[in-house]
Amino acid sequence: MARRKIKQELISNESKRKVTFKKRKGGLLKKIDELTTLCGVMGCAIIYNTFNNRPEIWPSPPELTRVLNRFKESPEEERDKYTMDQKILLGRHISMSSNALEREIKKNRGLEVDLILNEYLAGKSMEDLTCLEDAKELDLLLEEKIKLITDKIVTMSLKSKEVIVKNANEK
Amino acid sequence: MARRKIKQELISNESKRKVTFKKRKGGLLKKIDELTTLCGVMGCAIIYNTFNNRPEIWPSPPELTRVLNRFKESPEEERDKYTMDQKILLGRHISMSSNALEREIKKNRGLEVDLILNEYLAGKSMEDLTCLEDAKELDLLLEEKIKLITDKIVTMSLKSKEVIVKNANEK
DNA sequence: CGATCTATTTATAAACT
DNA sequence: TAGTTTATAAATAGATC
Repeated sequence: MARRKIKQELISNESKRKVTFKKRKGGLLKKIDELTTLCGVMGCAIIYNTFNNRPEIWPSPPELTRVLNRFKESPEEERDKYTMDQKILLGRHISMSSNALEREIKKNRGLEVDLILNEYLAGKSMEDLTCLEDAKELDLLLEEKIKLITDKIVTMSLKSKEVIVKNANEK
Repeated sequence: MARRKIKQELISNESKRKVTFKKRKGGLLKKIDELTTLCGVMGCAIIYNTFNNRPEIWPSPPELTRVLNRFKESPEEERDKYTMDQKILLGRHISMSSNALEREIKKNRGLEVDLILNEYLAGKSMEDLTCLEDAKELDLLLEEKIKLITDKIVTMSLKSKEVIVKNANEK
């Protein structure tokens, strides 16, 4: 949107694509920052870079911090509405998540989007857990993560196109 | 940005805030859509609404679908670079994720952002798993999820402000 | 590459319906 | 409360350094 209008399709020229990615990445971050500030909501963006590079991501912790602090400073009554005993709910919650069965159910239901995000989060955890080790080891882990995620993408795209589309249309 | 420039701070008037949220939510979605299309990357946004309403989110499955399909249609050689045997990596990966110890480590390292996102994802899975049950039950589960997430936010904001800030600054 | 500079295109705040 | 309009603020494509 500037000197010339551009078609909404993959930019073929790689250098132009990189420039556009960088510019728009910044713009998007700013937009999220403004939205969370102006409207008092928590938000984050997760963007995978091209498959030839390591994924670039922004969980945007600054925004989360700001909103958490705002909530902390809100009147007690407002908070108290949401702080009742959660034991039973937690029990049900735990029983239904983070197990192999649920994973299979999600797979069969075409919830690949969930799996991708979980993969990313697991990967990020690994990265953070190893941040104190030496750089070589960290680089190796990063490379491995990228392969892991990409492999999953390939597998899914080959096997589950229809389910993904179905899932997307329902949202 | 229009008839008048507005301050970058929480909009006090609730109706104005809601209008702005809706408009900017749409704008943000469009921006993500354009970025993923133009630059060939996967992306999604997760936005929690105010604490008085249920969270609004966009994992933007359409974008994911498009990028997955684009990758599927890419030349074989390009794909093959990323599809080598992942067994060893998977082994290491699994050993390090989805267990109570890692959760405690993450907590102690101030990775609250991870915990929030995992909570969201777990919640979303529950929602999808129950989508075939009756509406009353689904509503109940949704309410529970909101309480669960909000409770976690309260706990974190009361106990971990400093760690979160530290974590945010490092990113 | 990365930073700057504009001509344009977009996004959007406020007003209005 | 949800669209539509419009004047203005922002974002950004292409050029240049």
